[in-house]
Amino acid sequence: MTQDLPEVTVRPPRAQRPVRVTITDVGAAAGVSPATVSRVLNGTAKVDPALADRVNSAVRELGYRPNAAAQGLARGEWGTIGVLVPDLSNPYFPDVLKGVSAVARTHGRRMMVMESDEDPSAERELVEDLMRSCDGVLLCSPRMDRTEIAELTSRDHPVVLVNRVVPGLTIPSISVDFVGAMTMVCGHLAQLGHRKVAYLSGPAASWANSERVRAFDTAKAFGLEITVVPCGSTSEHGYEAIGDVLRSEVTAVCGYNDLITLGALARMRELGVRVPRDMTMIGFDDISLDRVTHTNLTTVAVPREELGRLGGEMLERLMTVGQDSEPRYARMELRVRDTSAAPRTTPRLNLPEQ
Amino acid sequence: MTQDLPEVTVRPPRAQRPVRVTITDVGAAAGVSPATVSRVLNGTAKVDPALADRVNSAVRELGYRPNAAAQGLARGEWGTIGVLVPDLSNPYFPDVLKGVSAVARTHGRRMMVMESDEDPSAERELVEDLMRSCDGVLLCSPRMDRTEIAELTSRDHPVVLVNRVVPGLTIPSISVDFVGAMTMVCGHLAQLGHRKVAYLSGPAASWANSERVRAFDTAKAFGLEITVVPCGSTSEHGYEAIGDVLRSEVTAVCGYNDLITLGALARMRELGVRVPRDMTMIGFDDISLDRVTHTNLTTVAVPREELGRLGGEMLERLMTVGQDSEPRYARMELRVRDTSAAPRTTPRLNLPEQ
DNA sequence: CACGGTTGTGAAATCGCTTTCAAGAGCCCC
DNA sequence: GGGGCTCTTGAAAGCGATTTCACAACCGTG
Repeated sequence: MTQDLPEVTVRPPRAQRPVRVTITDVGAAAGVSPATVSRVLNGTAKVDPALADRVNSAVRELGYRPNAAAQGLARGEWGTIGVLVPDLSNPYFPDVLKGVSAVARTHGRRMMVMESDEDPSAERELVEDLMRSCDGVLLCSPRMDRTEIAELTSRDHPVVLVNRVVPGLTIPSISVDFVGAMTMVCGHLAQLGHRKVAYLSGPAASWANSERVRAFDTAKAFGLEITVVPCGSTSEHGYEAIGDVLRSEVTAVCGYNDLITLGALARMRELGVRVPRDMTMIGFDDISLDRVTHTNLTTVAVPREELGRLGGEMLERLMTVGQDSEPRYARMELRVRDTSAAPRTTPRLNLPEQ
Repeated sequence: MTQDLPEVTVRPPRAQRPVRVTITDVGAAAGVSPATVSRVLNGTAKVDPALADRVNSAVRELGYRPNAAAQGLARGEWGTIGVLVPDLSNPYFPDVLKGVSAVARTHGRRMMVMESDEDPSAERELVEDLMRSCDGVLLCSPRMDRTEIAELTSRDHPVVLVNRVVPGLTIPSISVDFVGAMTMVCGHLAQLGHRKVAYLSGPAASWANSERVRAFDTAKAFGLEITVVPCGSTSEHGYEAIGDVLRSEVTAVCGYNDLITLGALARMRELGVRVPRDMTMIGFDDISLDRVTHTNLTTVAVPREELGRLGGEMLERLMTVGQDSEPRYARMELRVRDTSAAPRTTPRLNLPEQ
């Protein structure tokens, strides 16, 4: 096979540019024009089966792989979608990425990922960079402000927001109904008989947090009295913030996310507060560390991977069809497990756990 | 400013292709040739400051952003590096990605991410795809076999292996010294007085696992007797696998990773086995869930983000300088915490925990 | 047998940018 | 004042694909 293609065996001294096999080389080897090679490879037009065979074997022979940049330029699209996330070490986002990645692959696209490191001012430039190298962009939980989002989405470049709805603007977005979910949580607590509840709040700039808080208006109807305690987003934050709460009268705590709640839980265990006997604890996200953490946390399941999938599909529609501006919501589920129970009627004691 | 640029105000009806501002448009607006615009934007040659100003304002005016594909094509490089990971939902890899992303950004490159879903046969095609759209490729814990790796790295395209060394081949790679780390673990156990130890083994195809196992030869010198128990990679695997171990005489268990160990730990708690009193448990990776899990696991810290950083830098060197084939190792650290202790001399009892 | 209609193929234009090359302007120095 | 420099700028040639367009060759039909 190799002997009738002497070019292959001659390996020229590694030049500055790596030796690249182009579509013209393939054409020459197969005795056809580059146009025909393109047609065979993309199946865009009928070609004589005999020619096609020659082309295919030349491709294999030479190890030809089309240059993605050239294709992108000629086709006017890159075959790539971009995703911006605030923080890769937050387990939330890789799960979303996983969903996006799966969708991208089924549509034959590659996935570019950028991380803003939770810095709203960095986001702008990163999105610009994504826009000039991707057919569409997915913005996950963008921290930037309303006006910047409005500005970025007004360019005619497909953009989908994940996990953030900008009120007043109809931007294609996919998110979860946090208000509804938190209302479910409140309903659950009310039903168990809780009255005084603390909420360990998330980052101030977070839309997801303000949505959760919004639900508390409705919660008043359930007869709940909810104290919002500034907290943060990590388990450390929960660990620190819970101290003050314990001195109050609350019988249930819900956290902005599971990490916070688990951090708080760890602290409470240290202090000898029993869960759920002394205190009901509810998380948010369901980051499924149950088996690992030994605590079956009652929490709200955010379908992270599905969020990525839905976002990816919405973006795909936007890129091909062109119209899809209706915000959508992924469904959530309250997972009642071992950390929520009816409040005790007798006052709480600080007993050591064992 | 706009009045002397009438072209801008004329907004043609949105065509099929989005209206793109090209370098020629900018040139026209600034009254210079596209070549000059390019020179201004890239700083590749001296241009008259007055011209440069005109160009810069035209760029701002028109909202020009260079087309990445065209740049890539003209320059012969994409400004992109690719990373292949087996599984995004494994907390290990996002951390590596974080390191890679940071390096990429400092070198002005974008990061493409692909996930193989732990499927060795999918990896091949994904890497091919990465190679034709990235300047360099980072293979994280590739599951494919030796020969395939050899084949892929023999093309003259920069590739760096992360977390896998292929014996007999000198491929640029960055990994951690698993043998050394596991030897440390064994030393720790021996020092505490343990004799019989079980190792919950990782996936069969995993190089990282076989490295860990290799350390056990050395461990014999410490007087340790180590049983290798087939297990897996998730906490569920650990949870399932630990049953048999408990029926044996071992006084310490170390797992292929933290997840396994924590899964096993959860099961042991359910069965009333106390840690570390009845059993010493040691993990691997230090996925820092301590606060969350309420267990301060003794474990080996794998510097995941640094691994990504070092890998990225090695790749960068490979792409620019061209020579860097020496495998390197990142340092690891044994973190002795609350789950390891001297074995009890009296036989273990299966008491309920509380 | 001539003729319109289909079909498959190649030449060439195109995508948007970089970069070489050549030309013109301005400068210094003899 | 003219020859030789340097220095800045524009024209044009790539980069490697796709895609339009035109042209043969071939088909069946009247």
